[in-house]
Amino acid sequence: MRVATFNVNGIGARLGALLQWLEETKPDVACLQELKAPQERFPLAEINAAGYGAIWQGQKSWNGVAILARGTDPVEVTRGLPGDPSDEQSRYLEAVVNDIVICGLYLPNGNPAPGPKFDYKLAWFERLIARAQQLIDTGAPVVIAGDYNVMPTELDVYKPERWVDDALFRPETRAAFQRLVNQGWLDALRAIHPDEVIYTFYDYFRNAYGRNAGLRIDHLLLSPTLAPALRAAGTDHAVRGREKPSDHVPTWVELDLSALKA
DNA sequence: ATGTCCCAAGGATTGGGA
Repeated sequence: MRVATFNVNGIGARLGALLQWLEETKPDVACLQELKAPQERFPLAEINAAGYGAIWQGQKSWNGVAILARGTDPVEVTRGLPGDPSDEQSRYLEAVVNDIVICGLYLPNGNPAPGPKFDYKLAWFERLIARAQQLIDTGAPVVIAGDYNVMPTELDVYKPERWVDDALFRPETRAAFQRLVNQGWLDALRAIHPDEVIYTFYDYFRNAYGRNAGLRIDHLLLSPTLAPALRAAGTDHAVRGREKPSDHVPTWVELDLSALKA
């Protein structure tokens, strides 16, 4: 089973690129972020025609997340990150696909830091940590996939010294991610490739992709009960080099669910 | 500070966000 995450940066502008990627790589589950479309403007007919069921949480102009499942409809569990009913931003969905709990997230960027946006990021992180602990406690196999807007370590940034004051790399942000992982989650790409430079995002500015000046900010975390199924992990790097690309690179894991059966 | 791209308002270009 392949589970992927892809920040599309506008489902309207990226539908062609998305459909091409789905056709080429055929992920069983795809978590999408930054739909940048209201609920009624999600291209369900095209997604269905590509062989995928979907649930999504839209929002005008910004944010927006979706979970796609090949040949089936995701069974929705939770819409919106628990912990703050006043939070109106569309950044979190949970669904069950093939008995695996799929959490798709778009964690706030948080810039400029310090400031209210950074405070919102850290508060959102605390809610995520609380929800993630609940998920661990269920014992269910879970993957939390998405755009975390966090580079976990210096290996995940092309020039760490330039990013120390940025909301994506500040000590508070990295510490929050580490606390999340320390609950028992496995950072799947880093587990498979412990020393490799892997980037999942390249700025549109200054030919960042051509210079390989990237960041690793899209992650798939596996619960302790799912980690034994991990077989491979990687990115679809070349997608970023196409015409009119998203600024993010699709990122995926390959799971062998038969390894979970006793 | 800059660079680029997406979306929306308004009906061209500008502003917000990343």
